[in-house]
Amino acid sequence: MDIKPRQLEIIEAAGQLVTEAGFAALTTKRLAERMHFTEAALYRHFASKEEILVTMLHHLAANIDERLAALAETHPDPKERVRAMFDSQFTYFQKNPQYLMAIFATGVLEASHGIDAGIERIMVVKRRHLLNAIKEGQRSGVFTSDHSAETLSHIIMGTFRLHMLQWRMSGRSFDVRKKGRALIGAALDLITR
Amino acid sequence: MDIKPRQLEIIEAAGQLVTEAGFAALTTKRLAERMHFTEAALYRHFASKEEILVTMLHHLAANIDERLAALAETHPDPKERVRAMFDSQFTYFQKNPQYLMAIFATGVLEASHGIDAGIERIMVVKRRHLLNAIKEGQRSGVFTSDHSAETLSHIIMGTFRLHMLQWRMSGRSFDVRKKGRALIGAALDLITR
DNA sequence: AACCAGTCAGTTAGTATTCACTTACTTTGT
DNA sequence: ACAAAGTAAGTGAATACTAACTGACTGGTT
Repeated sequence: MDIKPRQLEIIEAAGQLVTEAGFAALTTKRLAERMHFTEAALYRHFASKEEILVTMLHHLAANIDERLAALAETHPDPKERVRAMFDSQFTYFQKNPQYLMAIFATGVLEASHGIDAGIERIMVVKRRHLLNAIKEGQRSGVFTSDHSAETLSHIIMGTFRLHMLQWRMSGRSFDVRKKGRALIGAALDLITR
Repeated sequence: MDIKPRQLEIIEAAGQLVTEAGFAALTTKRLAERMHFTEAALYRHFASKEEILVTMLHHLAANIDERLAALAETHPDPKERVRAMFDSQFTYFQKNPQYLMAIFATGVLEASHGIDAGIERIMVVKRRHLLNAIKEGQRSGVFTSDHSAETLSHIIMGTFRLHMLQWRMSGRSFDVRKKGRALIGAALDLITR
């Protein structure tokens, strides 16, 4: 499933609309306006509005998977790898805030199964990489084994998600990387034995 | 701002619809159907659809504030109080899953300022009570002071929120109290010095 | 007891607007 | 010449909300 350049432009515009003004703001009319063409032109590139969102989520999941997999190779130390993983996320969303919606959309929307599945897949991808790092850290003794890797992952993942939510709710008015690094650092410190 | 019994019925039906099938499913038509009367009758009780949601959030915030304030008096020990606070939340949402939407709606909707403000207020209320308990625990030495109370609150709050999200995404298919107690217990364990 | 006035909570039958999407045609780049 | 990418002008369905009206009940006056 390759994405053509024009499709990517549309996807980015769609993400912008959602991030700027909420899901209800993503209409074919507004999306076409932002693309400086008519509604009908959208359907030259996508079969439906849903396909736009599903393709976006697919694209995101693949992207994230790739980035996190690369980090696993360049950062053998589990603790440093977790740090780098979230740093990578902060940098990515700072640069591409239009994709923030993919973090928060779940649980409220359920506009379609395809969208829900796409969002869940992103969560699963992240969770898998984080869980691997935590397990390695437990094996090498750097992280506590008083609690399961799943539990520790959950705590770190929850910390990350709430941070992103607060950043978004504040209108992205603070330095998400700086504060994020401090939070993830604190969480890592707590699970370090 | 007192809520009449009939208004409460409508609010609960609205929450049900959102929790069952997402925000898009909350239409005046469907809401009226669930209430077994016509759309027009809705407007005998609320001025607008937005007012229904805003009133719901107001009601919830007041309810939560009351419950958490009561717990502060019956549970002087900070650690036990935090446990009781979240236990109270789990029990409440297990009993009233129609209000789950109030936890997740933020960040995606922004259908109106009133709704966003209502959701934020609920977060602020919870945060205030949790922060108090954590600060007390730090003062009495039961919680670590290696990190700020704000940071520790954030980590616990994030753990809670992700747990609720997963419960919701799973179709509420597991025991949210049991698993929730374990997670909050683990988080409390990590911040206990 | 009987009437009157007002309110509460519902009804039927609409309104204008917006939605995602379609059809038939035209322009543009190679 | 041809395919890709655009346009104009619509479609039916759904949306939140309104207008006008109705029956049941309530409290006060005679």
